[in-house]
Amino acid sequence: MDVMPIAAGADELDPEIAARVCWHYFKEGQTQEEVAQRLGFTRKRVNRIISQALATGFVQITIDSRYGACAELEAQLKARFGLRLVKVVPAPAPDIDVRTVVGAAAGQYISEALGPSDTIGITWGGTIGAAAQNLRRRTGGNTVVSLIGGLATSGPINPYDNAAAFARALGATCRYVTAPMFADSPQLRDALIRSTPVREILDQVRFIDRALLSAIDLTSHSKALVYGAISADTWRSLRNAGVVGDIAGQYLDAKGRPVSHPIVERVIAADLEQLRSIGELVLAAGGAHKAPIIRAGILAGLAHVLITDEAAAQMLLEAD
Amino acid sequence: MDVMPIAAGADELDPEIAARVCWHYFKEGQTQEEVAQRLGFTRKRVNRIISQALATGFVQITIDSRYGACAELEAQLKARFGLRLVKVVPAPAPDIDVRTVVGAAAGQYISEALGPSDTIGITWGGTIGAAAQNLRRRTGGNTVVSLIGGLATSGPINPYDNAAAFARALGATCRYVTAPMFADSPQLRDALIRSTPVREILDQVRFIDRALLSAIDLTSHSKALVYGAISADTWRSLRNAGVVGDIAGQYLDAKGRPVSHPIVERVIAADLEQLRSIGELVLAAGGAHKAPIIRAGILAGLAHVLITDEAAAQMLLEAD
DNA sequence: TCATCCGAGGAACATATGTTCCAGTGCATG
DNA sequence: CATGCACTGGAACATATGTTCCTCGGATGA
Repeated sequence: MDVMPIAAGADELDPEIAARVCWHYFKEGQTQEEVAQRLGFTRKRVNRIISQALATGFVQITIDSRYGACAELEAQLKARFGLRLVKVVPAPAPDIDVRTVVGAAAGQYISEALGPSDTIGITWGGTIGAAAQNLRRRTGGNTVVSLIGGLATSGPINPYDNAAAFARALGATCRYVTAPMFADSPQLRDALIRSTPVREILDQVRFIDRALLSAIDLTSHSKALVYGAISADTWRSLRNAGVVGDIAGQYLDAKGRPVSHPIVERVIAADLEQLRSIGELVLAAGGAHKAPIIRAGILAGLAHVLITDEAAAQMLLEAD
Repeated sequence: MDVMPIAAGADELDPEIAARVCWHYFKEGQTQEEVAQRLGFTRKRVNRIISQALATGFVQITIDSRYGACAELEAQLKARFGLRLVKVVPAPAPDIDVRTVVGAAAGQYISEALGPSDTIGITWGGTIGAAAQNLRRRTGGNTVVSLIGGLATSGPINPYDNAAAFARALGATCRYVTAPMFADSPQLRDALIRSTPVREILDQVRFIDRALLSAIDLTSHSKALVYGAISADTWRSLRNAGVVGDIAGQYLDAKGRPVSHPIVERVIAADLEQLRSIGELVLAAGGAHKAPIIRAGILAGLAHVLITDEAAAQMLLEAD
């Protein structure tokens, strides 16, 4: 199993063939060799189809969600921060991206919690992309709303890509904020927010049943920096202003208070009040470096449900 | 993967340990050896836990249900018999029990279709047991109702065991028909059906949202015979009366008409009218030998949704 | 206390799996 | 028509997995 490509490319496999191969392999328990002979393929081809099916989420592996590997931490966090539900997954091995595993847990949770005709809001980042891959495939009924403006370059963390992946997995219709994540100026931002297409989407936020939020940290590990979502200058400036990260475009300090900063004036996203009016806010983020922004998000009232990993969970409980 | 034990024994594994092992193995993609080292277990132990987790349904593998390996057959059956939905799975290799694979498909379908507080009625047989193992685990909310009286000896096809397995997987409350499948006499049957506990259950049938029915055939392959659910004499006598099998205690001829026969007077189960009043009847049965009773069930109005395998599907389409 | 039984660990092995390297083939492009 | 390019098949190999057989230690019961 590969780890790097959080959102696999558009490597399409013929669903009917893939379904048959996977059925024989996973459900009947035949070997790849047997499957190959039965269908007249080479073993290599069967092997490739199976790998791809796993990588793209065509085939999913689900662990009984009623039992957690870290039940103790979950209970402590729930009590400590007054959360409705907490899922803590084991900290991954060093060479594995924590976003993949936390995203997997988030995808599974959303699959279980999302009603057949619910509307879900999502943000951006690798965790959200990984969640999309772990959504149980379904047909029709749902609506996906992207809560924040897009980035210009496509990629595994872009809001547009994430929203599209979500919608595709759910067979949902999708609404995008047709504006950049950061406008060039506060004036342009205001103009865009008032413009018809953006206003219409943001007005939809109050109809959202549930939102899956991720946390963007501003530590030196920040993937936003790596992927160029924000510039190094902006990063420094935000840190100097006491910002520990952002959640759905809300830039927060360590106590969870919104910080006043030029960039905040340029963000195109749902505002704090709109977010807080959503019935269930699910915050999914893991890794020790995310602990400060997770804490800030909880304090800001942006998390009813927390999905994280052991490392972040321990930091959250310790650093008091 | 083993095939014989349709309903695995009560081999309990510590859910917390199992969750952790399976998480590392399936979600992080580490090898069993690595997992063992990380947790201080032997590789053998990790291997055992993983095998058990798969066998008991603690870990489940799901194939995107929007695509079927046998889409063509599904479309034909749907049109030919006017069904709402048809799922056809590939015919299993000769050494694999068809009930396991059809049951797997049935479990997946039910998991997807069952609302969070729905009541589901079920019957008995290996297919139902296999379905129970493939239900997505959830908590609370549902109610399972057994639609037919029980067998005295516990086992993978017994209505009680099946209902209990279903309820356990769903975290559901369960209602049993506290009476045998066959009363000793028509008089005793009538008395039992009028008795409080049985009457109360059967009255519940009209509150059932959905029922998962299996088909019991009377061919020489009949598992009912193998497991001793019916005697060889009864089997012969039913066949001579033109019975091709039964669905939820309804003994039908090849045209789907209820057959008059002494045993029918002794069956303790929901009656035909009650069954037909259920909003969605899902009939799950596979194997060429089941084709006659499946057809009879459809003709009798006992299937809105059909889940079967290629072999039965082809028989159903051919034999006209 | 001792014999016995059961379950877990260890070693070893036969398979199954995933990957790499290379060659051929068909398709698109210049 | 020639040239690559991308993909598939084949062979070979290094790992990973599942299983068997044996041993050990601890619990059970006479």
